[in-house]
Amino acid sequence: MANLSFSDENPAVAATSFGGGIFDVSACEGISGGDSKWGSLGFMDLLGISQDFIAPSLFDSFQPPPPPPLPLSTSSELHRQQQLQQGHPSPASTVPESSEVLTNPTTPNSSSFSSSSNEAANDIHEPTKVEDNEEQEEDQDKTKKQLNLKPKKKKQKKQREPRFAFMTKSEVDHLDDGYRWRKYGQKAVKNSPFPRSYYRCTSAGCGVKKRVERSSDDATIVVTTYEGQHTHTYPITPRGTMGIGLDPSGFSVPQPQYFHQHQHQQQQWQPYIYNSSPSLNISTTRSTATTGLNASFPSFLRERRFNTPSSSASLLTDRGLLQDIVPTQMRKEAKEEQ
DNA sequence: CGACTTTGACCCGCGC
DNA sequence: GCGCGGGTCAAAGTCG
Repeated sequence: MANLSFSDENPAVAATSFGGGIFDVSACEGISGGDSKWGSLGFMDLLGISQDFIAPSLFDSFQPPPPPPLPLSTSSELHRQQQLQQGHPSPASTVPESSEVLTNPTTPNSSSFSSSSNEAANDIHEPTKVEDNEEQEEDQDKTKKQLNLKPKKKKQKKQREPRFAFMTKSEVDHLDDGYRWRKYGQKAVKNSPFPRSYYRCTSAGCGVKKRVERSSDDATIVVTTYEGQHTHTYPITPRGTMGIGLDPSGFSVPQPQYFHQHQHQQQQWQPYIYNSSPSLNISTTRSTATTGLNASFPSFLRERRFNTPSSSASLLTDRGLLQDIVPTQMRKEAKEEQ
């Protein structure tokens, strides 16, 4: 069960500013009896929330991991944080901003890779609108939709929330990331035997969504996409005994006991995250995407360093969630190349 | 009984 | 304009 084969197969990818890979949560076997509930042990528990719980920026979270990736807290990591706190951002902080970050190891140097959020950012029709109000407006639109009272005003392109996709090697589809989710839909995925599930954060006023689908290429890999940002602290009502404190910013703060308690479990994990191309046009000036990600993306992803196996490298390049992440044109180009 | 899941229907955007 | 596929709704069912 303990699979610690941290791969150096693809150092080139791992060396990018976005280290990437797959979270191997097969360790949950024997822990979880249910399909989506892991008893008192949540995903965060299993991953062992990292000590460096405050990720100064999104990009910082995706620096290439210093080998070996575990233990989580390394001297280099601490040094880097100190640098950041002192106003000396690491080189990775120049990593382009993306509200929807997904590894695409097959095209690590693709300059055409862009996030839908960037597209969305270009589609803002009401620049004066505060982002916090966007969700409300969207809700209103939905209500109008339900009442067949479509607004007569100029058709607005639906603006998507910042999104972040990652792959997890797991036996269970819905990983417990500490937040409470309500499933509101399930759809069959084209060219995939596995359905895609849609979840919404159950907290009132929190419009964060996540989609979960299993890779058709590798049934053991779960692709999860987070969308939006939580408007509340984490976690709302933990399903399990998370033992996690909260700081005012909403970042999770693992308790020391918690950490020591689960140190052994961390070593049973193979945490990877695939990230998008380093060429993503992310800028630190667009705080919403950064904070949005930080607020919505599970801290185990925000805070960890990840390695990048070459296996499964193309899992997201063909279909499914990737369709939302890779621009249509790019997909076309990829098609033509085949 | 409340919270959550399931599932068919519906809406919308996009490509042809 | 049409069809397809993704995303969402909401009623019914399930579970603790």
